[in-house]
Amino acid sequence: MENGETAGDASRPWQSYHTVYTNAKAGMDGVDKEKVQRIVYEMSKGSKYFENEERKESYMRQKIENMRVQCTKLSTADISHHQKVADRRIAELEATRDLSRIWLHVDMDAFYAAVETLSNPALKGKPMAVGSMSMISTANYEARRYGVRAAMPGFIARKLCPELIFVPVDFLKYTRYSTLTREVFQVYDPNFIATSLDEAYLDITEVCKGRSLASEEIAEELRRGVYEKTGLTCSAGVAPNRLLAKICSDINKPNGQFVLPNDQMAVMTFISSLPIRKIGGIGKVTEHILRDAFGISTCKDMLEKSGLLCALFSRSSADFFLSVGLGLGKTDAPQLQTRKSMSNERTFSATDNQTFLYEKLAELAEMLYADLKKEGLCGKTLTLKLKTAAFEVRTRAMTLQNYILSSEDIFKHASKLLKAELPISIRLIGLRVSHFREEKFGPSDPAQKSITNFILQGDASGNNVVDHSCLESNAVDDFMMDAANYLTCTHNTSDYGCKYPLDIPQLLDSGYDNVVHVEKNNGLLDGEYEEMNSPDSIGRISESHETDIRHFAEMNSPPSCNKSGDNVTTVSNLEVDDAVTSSIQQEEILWVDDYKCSVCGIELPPWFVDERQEHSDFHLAERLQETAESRSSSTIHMMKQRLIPRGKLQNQSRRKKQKPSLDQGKYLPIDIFFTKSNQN
DNA sequence: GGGGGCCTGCTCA
DNA sequence: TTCCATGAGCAGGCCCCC
Repeated sequence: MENGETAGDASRPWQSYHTVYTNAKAGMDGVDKEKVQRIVYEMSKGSKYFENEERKESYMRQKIENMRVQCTKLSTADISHHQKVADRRIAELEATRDLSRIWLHVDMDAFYAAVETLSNPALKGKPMAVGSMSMISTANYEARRYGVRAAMPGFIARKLCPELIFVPVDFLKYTRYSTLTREVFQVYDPNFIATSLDEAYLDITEVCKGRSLASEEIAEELRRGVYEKTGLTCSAGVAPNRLLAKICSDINKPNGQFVLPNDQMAVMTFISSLPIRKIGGIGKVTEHILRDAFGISTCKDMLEKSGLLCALFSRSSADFFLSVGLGLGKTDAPQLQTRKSMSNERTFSATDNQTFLYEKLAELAEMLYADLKKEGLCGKTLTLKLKTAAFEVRTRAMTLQNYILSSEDIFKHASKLLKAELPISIRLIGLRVSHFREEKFGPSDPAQKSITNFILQGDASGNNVVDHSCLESNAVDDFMMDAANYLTCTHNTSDYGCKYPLDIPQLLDSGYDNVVHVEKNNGLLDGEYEEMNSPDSIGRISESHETDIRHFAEMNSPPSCNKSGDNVTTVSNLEVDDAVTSSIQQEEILWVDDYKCSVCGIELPPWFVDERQEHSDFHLAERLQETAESRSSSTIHMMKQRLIPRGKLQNQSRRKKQKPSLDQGKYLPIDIFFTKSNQN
């Protein structure tokens, strides 16, 4: 090992445990780093988290080793070639240097903690952290002297500083103060870029020119303005680009500022001795890789090892590293940032209780949908994130044919993704929606609805029209599934109304005359339930959607609806002969004790409505398959195909090979995320 | 066979 | 006993489709 710190010392194993103390924050200069590392190490040792961190560290070491091996494989000719490439690239990048703009980065000092101290002056001068025993959001400067910092678990912080005071997070309060600071920023740059509640970039070129003031004076005035308006201090950095301005704002923290002149020599001098970890975009892992594989620890080293960087990293990564070495950064006014995804995730005590997991999933689906609705967004890619009890993070995604426009849709698809992972013990579930539609939809856009809602509700005029645009490929399969579900549901009237547990009121408040309020099934009064499930009410659905389903049936053969006006549509309406139907009916699933499947014995509680439905479909498909095999009925075969959930078909044909799980100890990826793709 | 979409895993703030 | 939440981007690899 080139670096003793990385290698560690057998008698001081905490030296190689970098999890918490990865980068000194402002106000932590005098901290006894080794003592902090030892305490953190001892308190973490043996935990699942610790084991996972060790696994990650080991993976990182593997990557570093691979990079080293690749370095040694480079011939003299290779090195010479890549050095030429690097020199040319450096010249090209240098030509893009823009020293015409003046950027200011403003960063509030220990923002959350400072706001809390304003609210409660008794906290002044005492070590305090905003957060909880499980996690700290920020710590004031008194606490930082003990090594307490953001993203540190509270119980470790208390060990480091026993008199530490914990204050719970109050985002509303911080948002109010943030708004006040932004009113000040606005004066200097109406187009300032807020990167978080407590940080912003301002292009002060025009205001400096217009008022004939030096950037230093503007920075002082702005900081004074923020203090007068809020009573909070902030720090500022001024430089020719945003990358440098951000670094500068950290130099004289707290309540200070640093100005880097718009001069190439000044920039190069400033950047040359700067540790790479100070650069935004270079984190713990990149720092270790650059340092341990290439011996790069300062920005100057980036240029000195430019040939190696060009040889072993992709073009974009190498460009980034070389830009850093030159002190280049963004100087333009950025394009209007458009959100690309929206997500929600929750952590809880690790559990494999499936009821709990599905409940969590439903909550998340509701919350995420509410957020999407608030911003008028709808996307078609849904990603499920899971963190296992062993802290392994997995994501599973699916892109749908149609945009997601209801919480039930989110839940329905997320459930499929989750189901594929069960059984599993997890401590976090997250949901993300991405692939947004260009134009936003209104709070209640009836033009697009999920097919399930569509079947139940009809279109905005109260008519029931099959939207042909929604009936392509996969969507058709979805429709077939839902139609089949619908038919089997009505076949068993006691199940009807339980199919869509999460149908939400706003979708039903759009003036549809023929809507049956199935969403109430969870909190339904007995009388209401009976009325809802009465043949009359089912008849209303059957009649009102008869046209759609018949229309659909004409396009797709089975299934079709009974046109006779019978109140209860049965499976016999499918184009399957009576013998098959009766066979299926005989196999109808009973939930023993309202819990256990009578066919296979699997246990599914009554509130797993979709799961139960899918389970019934599975047995139905199974039966149909058996029948089809014995009778060689092409119609039945088609039905059988249709009744296999689309996700399963897709999984078979398209699913990527699964990497062995980390748990199994077989996970040994060798590629680094930004290395060249053609390396061997 | 190659382009490009899709998905996962990972990184960073 | 206890180790976050959220957003964004990218690389790599698989696979569909032209």
